[in-house]
Amino acid sequence: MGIDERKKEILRAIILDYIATAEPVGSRTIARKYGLGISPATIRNEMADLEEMGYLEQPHTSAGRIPSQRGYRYYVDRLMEPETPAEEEKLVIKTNYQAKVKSISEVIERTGQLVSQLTSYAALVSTPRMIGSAVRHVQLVAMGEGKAMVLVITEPERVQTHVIDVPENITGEDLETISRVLNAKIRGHSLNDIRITILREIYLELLRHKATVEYIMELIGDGEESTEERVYLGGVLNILNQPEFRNVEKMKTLLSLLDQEGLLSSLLAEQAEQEEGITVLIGDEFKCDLIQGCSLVSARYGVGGRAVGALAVLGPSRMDYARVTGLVDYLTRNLSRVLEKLYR
Amino acid sequence: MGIDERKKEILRAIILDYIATAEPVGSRTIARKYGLGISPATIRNEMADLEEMGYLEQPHTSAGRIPSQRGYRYYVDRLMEPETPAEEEKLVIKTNYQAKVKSISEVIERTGQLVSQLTSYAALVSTPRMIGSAVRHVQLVAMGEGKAMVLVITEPERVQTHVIDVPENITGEDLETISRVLNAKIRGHSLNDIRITILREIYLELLRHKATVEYIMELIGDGEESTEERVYLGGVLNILNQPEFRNVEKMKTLLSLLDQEGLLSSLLAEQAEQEEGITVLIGDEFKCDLIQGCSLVSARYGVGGRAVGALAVLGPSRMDYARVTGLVDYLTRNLSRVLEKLYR
DNA sequence: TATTAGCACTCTCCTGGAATGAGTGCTAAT
DNA sequence: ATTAGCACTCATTCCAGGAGAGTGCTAATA
Repeated sequence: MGIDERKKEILRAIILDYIATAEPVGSRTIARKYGLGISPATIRNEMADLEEMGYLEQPHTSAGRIPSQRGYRYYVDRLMEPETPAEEEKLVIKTNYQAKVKSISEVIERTGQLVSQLTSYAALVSTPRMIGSAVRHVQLVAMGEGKAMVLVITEPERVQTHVIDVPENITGEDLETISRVLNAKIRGHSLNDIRITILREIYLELLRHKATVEYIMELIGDGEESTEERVYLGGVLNILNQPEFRNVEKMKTLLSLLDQEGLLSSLLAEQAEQEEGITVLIGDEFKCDLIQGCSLVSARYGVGGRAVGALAVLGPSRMDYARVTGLVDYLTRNLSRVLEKLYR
Repeated sequence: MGIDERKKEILRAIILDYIATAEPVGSRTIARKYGLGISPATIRNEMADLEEMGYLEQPHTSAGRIPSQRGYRYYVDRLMEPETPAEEEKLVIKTNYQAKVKSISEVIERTGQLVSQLTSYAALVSTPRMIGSAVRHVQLVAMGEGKAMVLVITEPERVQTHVIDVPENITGEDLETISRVLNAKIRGHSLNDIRITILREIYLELLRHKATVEYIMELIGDGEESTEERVYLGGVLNILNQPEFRNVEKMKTLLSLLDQEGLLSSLLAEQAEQEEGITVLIGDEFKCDLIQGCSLVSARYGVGGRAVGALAVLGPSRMDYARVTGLVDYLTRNLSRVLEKLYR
């Protein structure tokens, strides 16, 4: 038994209605609200078929139908068109991005707020992960008692700080010298370049403090990997207003999920490695099955090969996929553009 | 009608029982569980008195009594002794603080986790606010296109960064010069000193870049006030397990409260300005009345006149005050000590 | 042959009343 | 002053019955 045109229409109608109302939808409703020109009885027959095929479910005998995971999947893959955001929404986004922004994290945060505000679901946005970003400046500052602070400023305006141990007998001037030499050699090169070619030259000039320099170089190199990828999380209150979380237990599992930043960040990291395009994860397609009944719409943003991150919307599986996918698409494009400017 | 010894005993018993069970407590329970040597009937009479005096409340006629705000207040002020933490707990705390810590924020975060873990309520810890902290190093780094980054490192290992506009025609070497002069003059002085005495000297040496230097000095000065006082918030999930939040609405108001970082930070800031000692805020004693039914136990920690912050436990008014106050006291002492070491 | 009207059936949800039980306040006895 | 006893109150639970929504099946219809 195939899924013919009429079945598609009915499936779409059911999903749309369920998305809107969060109530099981019956044959009568479909016949009345969506003018398909067929009677409830016919619709009932089709619904029975769709249920048999696994696209619909029935909470109990005398209730209407609700979409199954598979139903949503089919809808997202075949029935739905991403919806371009309304002009009004576009305007909100535009104005939000026009405001003068100073730091990357500010842009990320704003984006997250925007997403949660516009969707009334939860928003996840990861800070961009830098790739081969050039070093602007290196500075060592004595902190007393055999400690020094290493500052590494990379493009565009990222600052890493580390406190390291140095020989007790090293002087502030020594540190200044090291800084100067390091800067002269390093400045403008990408992190990758540094490790491979320049290391040797620096050693030669700074033989006296070999161990220290070695350590610093390690730190600078590490920066590449360990740019602590923070995740902006917003709109938690929003999503709690969704009827699926009226029940306290559901609410708590969701919250405990959102508490695990590591999990979220790995979810986003996965997306960031994808090619362009929007990914929709529905219900049990997640690796971790804590998120029963939730879906995630995510997309990657990026600045031409120099930094990438991901943006995602987390909501109940009963989510307005058309609207959300459209919005996510529009937003990632804008976000990429704004960042592009920041990186010059 | 005064509150005699026996009434005190009964009030204490009721509060202890209610804290333990979260159920209205009846005369029978008191007579059975707390050997006061008097009959339920007598207790009933006393309870009626206590209710009349405003220390107890009755949810409805045929239920037991629960403590009123005033009841808790009396308990905290007169009936309760802070409880020294159990040896086991002390051990947990000790070992937690013995681990090598690198940054202040790490200590703060750990403390927060500790608090929420040990109390099963929510923990708030503010990052310490520096007072007159000395400047270690100032560095200007060219960012291209008329922008430069100002780095200010203050004691102990705090880094402030600002991106500022500078004249287009300024060179990297100019910035280097400014940095050098600033450093020579500023290093080691507290922020207060700087503004008052040294400003003039610097101007003289750097007449060429007066505007820029002026701006930088302003930024350095601002740092004093604007050290963004972040608040570590932990154990939200903990507190949601308390029976008072079984109801979804209560849960949501609490969460929306905890979402407002500004509010929390002002709550803590108030405490940080207090003298030593533990403050207990019960129910409607809060400025904002969103927190109906909650209490806050807070204390200030500090490093001899150089930095202060506050630590607080937020829980339902039905909170184990004896345990919590004892713990908060113990923890702030330890935290102060650990920070003391970090500041040397 | 596909569609539809009609009808019996199922199941949830709501309502109201009765039973239960915890706890009180009052009165009279100790 | 304390306590035993008793009538009373009120929340909670349980159950039965009715309403309502929706289904599946069968027979009639185009």
